[in-house]
Amino acid sequence: MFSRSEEDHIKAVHGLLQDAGQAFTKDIAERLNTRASSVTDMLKKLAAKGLVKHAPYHGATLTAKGRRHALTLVRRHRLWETFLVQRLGFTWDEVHEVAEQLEHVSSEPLIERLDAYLGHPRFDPHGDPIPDRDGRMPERVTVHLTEALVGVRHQLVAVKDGSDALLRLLDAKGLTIGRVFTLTARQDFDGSLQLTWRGGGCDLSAQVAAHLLTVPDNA
Amino acid sequence: MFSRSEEDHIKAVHGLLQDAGQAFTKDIAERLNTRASSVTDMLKKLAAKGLVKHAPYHGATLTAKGRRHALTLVRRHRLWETFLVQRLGFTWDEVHEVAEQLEHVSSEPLIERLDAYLGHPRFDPHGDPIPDRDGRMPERVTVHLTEALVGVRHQLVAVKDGSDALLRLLDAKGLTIGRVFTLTARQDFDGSLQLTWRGGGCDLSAQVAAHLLTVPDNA
DNA sequence: GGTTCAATTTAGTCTTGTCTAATATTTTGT
DNA sequence: ACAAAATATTAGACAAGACTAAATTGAACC
Repeated sequence: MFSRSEEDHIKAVHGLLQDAGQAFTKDIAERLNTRASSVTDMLKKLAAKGLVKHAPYHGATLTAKGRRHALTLVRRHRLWETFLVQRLGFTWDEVHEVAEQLEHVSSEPLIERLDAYLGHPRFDPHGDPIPDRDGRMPERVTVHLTEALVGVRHQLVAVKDGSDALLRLLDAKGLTIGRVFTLTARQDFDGSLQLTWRGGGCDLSAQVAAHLLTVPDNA
Repeated sequence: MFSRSEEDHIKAVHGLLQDAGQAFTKDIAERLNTRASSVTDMLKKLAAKGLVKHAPYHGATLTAKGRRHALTLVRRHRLWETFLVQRLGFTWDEVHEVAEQLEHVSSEPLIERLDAYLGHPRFDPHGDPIPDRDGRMPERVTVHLTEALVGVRHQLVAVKDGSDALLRLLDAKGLTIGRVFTLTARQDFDGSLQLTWRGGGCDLSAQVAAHLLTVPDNA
């Protein structure tokens, strides 16, 4: 249906609209490691196919059809990342490039079965939400870790701003995205937070803790 | 490293050498749904890259390097088919096209982890052997089902000639490739065979049974 | 041995997706 | 308000991989 390159451009436009609210030719080119002129060509092509709206000199946006396809690409990418980490034992920082290839494998039944096999996960190993089959994002009722209550089952679902450096730091402390825990104790010190849960615990600076988002785990 | 099209041609040459002992331009074109002239172009390219030996007007063979890569493609394909059937619940006759796409995803660690995750399977859901990391095929000590002994653990690994029609028939009887069973009884009637194992059993015509290959299961 | 026919290769074209260089537009700074 | 800088588009070239049509080779048959 769509070529690899077409899909890459759709995803870049979508990503930039998410991140920056606007998708300019130069930024798309930067994401894809190509030149602006190549991007212009592709935007014209995708506009002709009805996937993007191209306002010359003013960047691109997605049509409904383009948005729908972008979301299926995001869905595929995040489901594969979840598979690679949860089942194959990759670490969350190794999976991006492989998922980048896998997301272009085009088979509806494959993705739906993979989704079921993984238990319909709502967030990937980086904590990013996985769109459902119809492109709906799971809404997330997040609580900063600094506000997590003792006795409630929580799941660490994301790091605000998704900084890789911070994720790495947390890994070292035994905190990983997706981790489910029930707080058995918490103590606030001056500028730091001590958390304990069944089978573990950790100390965090309040600054770090303020970046951590958890959901009350009702699953 | 190699383009999709290059890999498709390598696999076609390898397949034809296996099946027919020779790989002619016309037959390669037929397998790939392209034209002979396109195949000639690609054979020249692959010869220049040291993957095939092209004897103009006399077909192609693989170099050691080409054979090695062909075997990793076969390995990937059969591991993915095993995953799709064993884990995602596809039936063995639905998986080919999807595996055809997945086999081009290029990541050594992905394949090795997938292999481990599946328990280092030696045969795929069609009963075909899966080459190991070094391209070695598992040798198979097969016994015709007509000679399977009571009390010995067997695994159904293949159907002679790999006929799809026959595989479908067996599926209907609850016999699938990969099935492990220990015969608790067998009775030979005139032209038919009645087999019983823990949890099941079936009747087969002797003619059908003669096509079934099993291995004593030492795993 | 020459003729015929199928298979193969060669020659030349087309499409896709990329590039560089040149041109056009928008934004910014004063 | 205008010049300079940044950004975008157009024009033209190129490589990969496919195709058609024409020329070539090899095999097979009298």
